Amino acid sequence: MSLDPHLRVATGLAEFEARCEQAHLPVTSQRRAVVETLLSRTDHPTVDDIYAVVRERGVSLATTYRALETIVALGLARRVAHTGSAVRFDPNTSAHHHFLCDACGAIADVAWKPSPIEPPAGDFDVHETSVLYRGICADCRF
Amino acid sequence: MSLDPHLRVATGLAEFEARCEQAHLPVTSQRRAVVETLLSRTDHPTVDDIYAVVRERGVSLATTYRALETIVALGLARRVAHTGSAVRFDPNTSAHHHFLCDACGAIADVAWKPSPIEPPAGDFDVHETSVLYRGICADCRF
DNA sequence: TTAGATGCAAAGAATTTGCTCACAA
DNA sequence: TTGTGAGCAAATTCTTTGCATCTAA
Repeated sequence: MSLDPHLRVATGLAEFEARCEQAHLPVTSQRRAVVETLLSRTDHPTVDDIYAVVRERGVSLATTYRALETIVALGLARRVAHTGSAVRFDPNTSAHHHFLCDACGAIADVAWKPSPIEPPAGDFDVHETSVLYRGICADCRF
Repeated sequence: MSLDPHLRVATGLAEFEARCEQAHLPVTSQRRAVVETLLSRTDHPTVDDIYAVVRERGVSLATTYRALETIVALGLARRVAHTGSAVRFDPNTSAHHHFLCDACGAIADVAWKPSPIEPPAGDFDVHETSVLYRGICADCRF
């Protein structure tokens, strides 16, 4: 999914507004600001990362939290919370995995491998399988 | 690794004391209490879970945090924080994956499959690969 | 003896919540 | 209008830290 960022944000925003209407949720300027900011990024921002941007549009921290929650509930983004640090949000909802750099904490998307992981042997219904790779990214390896 | 719990705790504790000696760290009664408690469990307890037990042996919360940190540093347990909520600790240091129940939050060990996961295509050094399965466990499915 | 651990309480960081006012539909 | 969202600040939850004291080696 290497779309032109402008287009990605525009289509994502339209999708968001459509889903809000479906769910009878008002489309507020604050929610629009949060959605646009999240969609414009591929670096899995934290709430504070998003807030640093949208506060300039007059959005409060609490509203940033609530808007992100709404966005996840509508299926336009996912939480990715790996190491007990702050929660991060990923607007890429297609199947993929993550690489976490142990040095700088950056999270990168990793292409999904269809040749997949066998479901576990235990007695449970698996809905989702995700793989986390940890190591050192190119920027931190010198 | 389906050892008799008694034996598992005993050998783990001996291992812990050996590593403390190597690292020139004193073996205190508090550390022993935390190690024994952690080793006795397979349910990936949180700090509070451990503290609820060791406080009766006079161990403070801060010390529980510090002891768990030490135990991880010595390689006798791992942090597993897939949930984004409280950190959990896993005394099983052999290669394995986890299943997370989305209903009750329980974490179960899943046997390691030697076959599957190809390293990602991107430009990074991968040190560790972990798979997280999410879904509903047997107890929550009725 | 002495480096390092412990307890306590205060400090921090991340996140949630109560309540009143404002606004999208 | 009217149900929901937004802002603000206080409250929670989880975790770390400073400091005086204690203890394993």
